[in-house]
Amino acid sequence: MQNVIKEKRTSFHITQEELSQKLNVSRQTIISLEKGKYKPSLVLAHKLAQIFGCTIEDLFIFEGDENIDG
Amino acid sequence: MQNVIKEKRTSFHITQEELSQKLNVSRQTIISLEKGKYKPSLVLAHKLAQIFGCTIEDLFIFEGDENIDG
DNA sequence: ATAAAATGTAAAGTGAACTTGACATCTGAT
DNA sequence: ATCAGATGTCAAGTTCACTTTACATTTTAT
Repeated sequence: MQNVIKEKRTSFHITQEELSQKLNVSRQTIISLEKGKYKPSLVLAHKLAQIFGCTIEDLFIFEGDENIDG
Repeated sequence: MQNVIKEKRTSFHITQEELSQKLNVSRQTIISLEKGKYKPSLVLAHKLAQIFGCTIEDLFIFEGDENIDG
């Protein structure tokens, strides 16, 4: 799964620290997310979409067996 | 967090077992999801939205601290 | 050049998403 | 009434999302 979180964040001119505070998660969580180290929870994905004023599907790119067809 | 998975599933006239097979998860996962016992992963939420032809935000209702404002 | 801010890495711990399996109850058709 | 299919409960296990802390590197401004 890929995401465009870093692109969105920089386009909003906020730091990882600021983003982590808005989301009530650690900065490490933001770093790992942007690096694609793990997949966020549904709630975290929803909050990110709220902050960036877009849909969850705008932020994340699902691949392979993350889709129904496989 | 609430969801409308049971309503969507019954409107599509498929059983929990059939849905679980389409999603590659256990039937227990569907039961627990419909009962609101836990929050699905982002990937599972995405697959559900694909199956039902809607968005993730159509399926799930976020409340309280699951939103940015709190 | 240097200091500060921003970003990154590493590692160990916790909780919850999801699994498996066994058994109970409800519903509908015959 | 009964049998099968669908739905539900309970419990124990595994995996991974996310945390915390501490330290290293890169970027930016002066």
